[in-house]
Amino acid sequence: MNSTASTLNTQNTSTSTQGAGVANSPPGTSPTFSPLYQQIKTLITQSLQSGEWKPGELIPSEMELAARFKVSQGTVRKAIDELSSENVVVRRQGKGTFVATHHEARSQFRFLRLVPDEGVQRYPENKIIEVKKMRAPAEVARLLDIKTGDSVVFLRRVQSFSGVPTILDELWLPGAIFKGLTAERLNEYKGPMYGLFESEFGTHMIRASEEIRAVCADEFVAQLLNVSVGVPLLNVERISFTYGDRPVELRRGLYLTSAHHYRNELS
Amino acid sequence: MNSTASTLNTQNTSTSTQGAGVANSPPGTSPTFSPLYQQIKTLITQSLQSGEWKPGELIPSEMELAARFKVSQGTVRKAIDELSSENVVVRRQGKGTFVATHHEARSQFRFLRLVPDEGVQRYPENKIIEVKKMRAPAEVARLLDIKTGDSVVFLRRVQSFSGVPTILDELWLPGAIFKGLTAERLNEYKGPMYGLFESEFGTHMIRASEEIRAVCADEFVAQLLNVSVGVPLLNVERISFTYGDRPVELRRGLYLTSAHHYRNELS
DNA sequence: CAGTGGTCTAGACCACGCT
DNA sequence: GCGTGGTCTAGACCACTGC
Repeated sequence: MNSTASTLNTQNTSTSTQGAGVANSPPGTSPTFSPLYQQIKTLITQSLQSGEWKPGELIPSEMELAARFKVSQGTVRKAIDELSSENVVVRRQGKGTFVATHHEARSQFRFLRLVPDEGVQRYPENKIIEVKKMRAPAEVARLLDIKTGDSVVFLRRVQSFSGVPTILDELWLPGAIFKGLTAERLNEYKGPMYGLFESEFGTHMIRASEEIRAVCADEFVAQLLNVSVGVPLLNVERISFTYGDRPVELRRGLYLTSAHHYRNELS
Repeated sequence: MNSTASTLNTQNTSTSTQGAGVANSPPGTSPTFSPLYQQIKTLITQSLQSGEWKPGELIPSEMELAARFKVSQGTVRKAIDELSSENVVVRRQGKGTFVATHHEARSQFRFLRLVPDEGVQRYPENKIIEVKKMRAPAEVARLLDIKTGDSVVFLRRVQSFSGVPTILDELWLPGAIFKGLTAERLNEYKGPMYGLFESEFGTHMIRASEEIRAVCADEFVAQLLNVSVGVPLLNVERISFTYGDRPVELRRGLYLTSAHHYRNELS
């Protein structure tokens, strides 16, 4: 709509017909410049963050964006290419470019790397054990980039594959975003919680970071997962991020790996 | 050198001046076509596989390749872009494009995801426990895509961080490629084994696939890692692939995660 | 058929590394 | 100063989708 283009670093001062000319710093002026397509990428990300285009929706065509930002289609293309490779956006030939959403078969298992040793991957059943509001302990606050004592929602659940309890999850969510999250709403929701987070709380996760360790089941855990005390489990600590790399979920999962394994591709 | 271009699918028959025209299948002829840049990518990969350019070496410039393949620089660029994002090749502005190698700081930890809970990551010390030739068991043969009973090299080692045994590795390597691998050569080699594999056996790994489980240390393992029986460990089973997605290494690692964790980025 | 993303080309200029 | 990869443009044609 408005001239978003005015924010660009396009220092196309003197030289020649058309062409790049982005990164030439005028003597003695502002410090850093970045390629045009990076700036476009940032602008698009900001529009996503501000909710101008919501998950699942169609964003303007490359030509439209090129016009809006006053750059060539190729430059917009390169920006979108990167967003696409980061799974922020999905391109569909002949249709357009869509904001990535967790409400899709493609995304069902994006963050769930536990796959069965045999048979096909299917989504587990959910059982909510506990939901409560609490004040963030120092460690949780640090990881979520909020203040100690700030309100957080704590959540515990067990996930089962074909009736076999396999995952015990504990989550901490910033109260500022997730207030109003109840066991009821969680129980009536099917599929990945990230779908609910997106629809009900307007928070879409774009990436996550995990730390994995091996631990043994204590009494409490053993009971919930219906295994013996001492059984080895995968301890997966995850921090999930939304647009702008803001952490918005802390999750600790305990995975039973007697019939499943954590799959990872190194490249 | 020779007209490698003759192998291209360029079906630039009739229409107009220049331009795409790759994926139009002439009525009733060969089945599948792929974009030009994909074909270029395949040709480059074949040259890598054949050893025309070795790890660490400079490959021809984009202009040269464009001339060789009779396509535009942009098309070569897109092919190289993908190879670069797959870590097959490394671009250096002002210098050229180089074949990726494990002999670099950048690549030291590419496949080793175990990082210390505190402090900086440093490369562990190696102790070779055992090296022997054997006949491939059915399971090993299947995973390495060779025949049961084929010769394989089996290798066991312990890796320590600051003197603390942390990783017990068992490896199976195809004898056809790795014959001549001895404990001696392994012991006198510093840094990741992949560096040695590359220099001494001409085999460069481009990607790997891992399956992770939690297990408990048995008596044998406990002794080697200097821990108690029953201590929980990460069991990491890895298959590594070289050019053309050929599996060339099977590795089972047991990771002690009391002072380290396995780090993974989900995106 | 029109509109979208996907491929390809040709040519310009830039930042970088070397000599 | 020259050669390299990196950015940007303009314009062509293609394949796919849906009206």
